[in-house]
Parts: sequence; C-alpha cells; structure tokens
Amino acid sequence: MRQMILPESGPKRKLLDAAERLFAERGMDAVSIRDVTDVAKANVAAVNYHFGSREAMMSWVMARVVGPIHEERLARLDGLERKWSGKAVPLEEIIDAIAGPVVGQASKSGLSESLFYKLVGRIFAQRADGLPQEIEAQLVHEDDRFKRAVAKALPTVAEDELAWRMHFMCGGLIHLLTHRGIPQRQVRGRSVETSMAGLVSRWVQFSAAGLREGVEPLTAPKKGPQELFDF
Amino acid sequence: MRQMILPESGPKRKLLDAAERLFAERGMDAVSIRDVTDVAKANVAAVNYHFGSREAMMSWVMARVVGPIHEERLARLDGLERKWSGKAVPLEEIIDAIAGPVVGQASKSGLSESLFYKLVGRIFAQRADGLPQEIEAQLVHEDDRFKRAVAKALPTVAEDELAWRMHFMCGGLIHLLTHRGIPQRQVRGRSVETSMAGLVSRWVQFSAAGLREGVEPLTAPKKGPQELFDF
DNA sequence: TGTTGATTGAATCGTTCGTTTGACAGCTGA
DNA sequence: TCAGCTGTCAAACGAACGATTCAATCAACA
Repeated sequence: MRQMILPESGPKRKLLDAAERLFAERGMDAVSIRDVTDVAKANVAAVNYHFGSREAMMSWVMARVVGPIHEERLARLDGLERKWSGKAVPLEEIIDAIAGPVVGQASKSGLSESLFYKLVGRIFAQRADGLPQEIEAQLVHEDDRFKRAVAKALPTVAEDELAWRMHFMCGGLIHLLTHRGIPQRQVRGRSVETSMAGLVSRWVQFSAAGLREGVEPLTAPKKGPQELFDF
Repeated sequence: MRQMILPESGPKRKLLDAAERLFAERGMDAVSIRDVTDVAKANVAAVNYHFGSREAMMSWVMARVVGPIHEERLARLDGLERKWSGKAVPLEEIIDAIAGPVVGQASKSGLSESLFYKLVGRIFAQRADGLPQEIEAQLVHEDDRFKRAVAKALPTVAEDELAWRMHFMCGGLIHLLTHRGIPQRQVRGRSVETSMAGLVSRWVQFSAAGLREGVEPLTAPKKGPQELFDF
C-alpha cells in the first residue's frame, strides 16, 4: 500500500508524461485517452493495457505529482522539528515547508514551471471530491502533522479557529498555483514579480499574518484585553 | 450589453433552475443537457430551442448567479464610500463587502445554502479560463473598484504587493465556498462553527490581518521591530 | 530454431454526447 | 375557417467517448 513503483522509462512512462502535460494544459476532464495516445505516439489500447483504465492512469499521474511533494513536505517538517528540538517551530518556517516543496519539485518536473503549478493546483483543488484514496490519505495525514505544528507555534489560538485559518491559507496557495496570471494583468505599468519563489514568500508572509491575527507578539507583550505584564 | 433579462417563470426558468442545481451538485462539465431536461421534465430539444446551445444555457446560469452578487458588492462598496465620505473605508468593512453579498444572495437562491456556495465557488474558481465574457468583464471591474478601496485603506503597501495579497484572499474565500466540509472533518470532538456568516467573519479577520502584514497600527506608531514599549 | 509470453495495431464494441429534424398540438388574429 | 406563430415531442444525426477483441509482432530463452 505504501508506495507505487514509478516507471523510469518505457511506454508507461511515455503515456504518463503525455497525460500529465495534457492534464495540466486542459484539465483532467477535458482529456481523452485518444488525446494521450496521440501525444505519446501509442495505440488507443495502450492505456487500458498498461493501466487497466483511464481513471487508473489518472491516479498514476496524480500520484507521481503529489507523491514527491508530500514526501518533501514531511521531510522538511521533520527537519524543522529536529532543528528546534521539541520547541515550537517558528510559524513562517512551517508555512514555507508547505509551499516550498511545490517550488522544489517544479524544477524536477518534465513540465514547464507554469504548467506544473497549474497541474498541482488543479489536483489540490479537487480535495474531498475526486482524488484517489491513496493521495487523499496522504494529504489528510499531512494536514494533521502541519496543523499540530502550527498549533504548537500559536498555542493561544483555538483549535477550530486554527483549522479554518489554515483552510483559508491553503485556498490562497491553490489560487496562486492555478491563477498566477490574474494579478499580473491587474497591475498595469510597472513590471510585476513573476518568479514563483518570490510569490510564495509573499504568500508565506500573508498567511503567517492571517494565522497570527489577534495573537500578541511575544517580544512586546502589551496588555491584551486586561493588564497582563503590568509594569 | 448591460443586462440580461432573467426569465421569472416559464420553461426557460425551469431549465435554468434544473441546470443550476445539477451544476452545483456535479460541476459544470459533468452535466449533460439530457440530465438537465430530465430534471426539468422537458424534452432534450428544449435547451437548444430556448437557449441556442448548451454553452449559452450555462452562461445564463452563471450570469443569474454572479450578477446579483456583483451588483450587491458594488452597491455595498458605494454605500461604504458614501458613509465614509471620501475618506478611507476601514479594511474589514471593504473585505466584508466582498463576501457578504455571497451570503446575502444564498438565502434568495432556490438552492440549498451549501449547494449555492459550492456553485458560486466553482464559478469564481474558473476566473480567466472559461467564464463568459460578460461575467469576466463584471469581475474585472469589481476587482478594480475593490483594489482601489483597499489601496486607500493601506496606502503604505505597494500596489503590486496589494494585488497579490488580495489574490491570496480571494483564494481563501473560494476554497471556503467550495470545500467548507474539510475543516469540519479535521477538528474532532467538539462541534465546529458551521454557519457561513460566522465563517465569513473569520475569513474577514484572517484576510484583514494578511493584507495589513507589515503595516504599523495607527494608534501606536512604533518605529521598528526592536525596542517597542521599552519602559 | 521453435516456443512462449509480453506488447502493439487496426478494427470495432456499445454508449453517450450536443444538436437537428420534422411532425404535431395549441393558440391567435384576420 | 384557415394561415401563422410558438412550443413540444419522438426520433435520429454524426461525432466522440472508454473499452475490448484478436491477429500480428517482438524479444527472450530453451
């Protein structure tokens, strides 16, 4: 159950590459197996022979994209928790461990960066309706790990409040991945930042501020609602 | 060009209602005209007779949903700018004028609330790829109005930075509309807020904090990250 | 070389899709 | 009464879909 063995080469790999590109370009529902086999220069029957069905092939495509992101996210979070040895990990570093792996895997993908981000965004946007079980299970586990880390960094925020704020945060990331082009059209005149790494760091700052809303900064403990640290 | 006349009753109305429900339930791509005419208890030919094509009917459905939200958003923003007579409108009130109309129109819809939110979220998530021109134009104008209002409320934040932050903000709202169920599953044990009005106010707080990131509060103009309140 | 199992290819399966057709009913105004 | 318009209906169109069949082809090994 743990791991699908990903084909490094051969006809399966060719089909997955073609499907991946087409899924990113047109969306999952708009791609037929004939589109895929045309691009892969294979026969229509190849998809069903190698994967059993169109849907199974789609699961392979999604698993191949999401899997490495998932692994890298957990690895980064593990690293952070080791680095801070049990203490709360700074919020920005946790959030960066969510988006960073997407940027990291983008360069390892055969797709162009913008296509890769679109594909990842499309997949994440399907949460809870239509993702293959295996991937959904990965993401649920991931959610749980990151939520616990954030809760440790923001112990004064109620658990359900935190869940919603992280939900908003994820929505922002998905929207960034799927619709990077929109704000670039809005700001006329001066050129706009287009590197995803830069955009992600903006998203991290935005999200951290949103998650912290209502939390008093530790370095300058003001009075809060009523006179704590009343010198 | 300005306004489509919406049918108050009759067979057109019946078809639009059926299509709207099915689009909300299954997504736009997963609904055939036969599905629609089955629900509407009409003939397959009715769609093409009354609307000309499936796509045209879909545009009517989307226009009927987005139109009133668009109008109410602009009306609320107009009201706020009148109320604050030229001065900057408080950030939270601007943001609330974005999400509030969605909640407002939900109760006027024939759909159940959760279906209505899903439909609206699905439509907004299609920005810049697949929305009918008329609606896209409405939303572009809307974006511009709200961005100017926010820029007035946060004059120290660069214009492009603001565009990206509002982009993240919109992503959060869309994700809330389309996937309200996810966080409810995550927080086990105690019951979780489920009213959309309550969730929207959480989203407003989250987004306002994100938009304000790095902006010093007016009431306590500090100098920098070090030595505040150094008694 | 002959046999076996894996892979490919062309053709076709049954469905479903959006759209079109033409017959037909109901109503209107002359 | 009858032409004219509006709306509905069953039926069918061609195209595309996922899937399957079966013979041809290939590589590996005895």
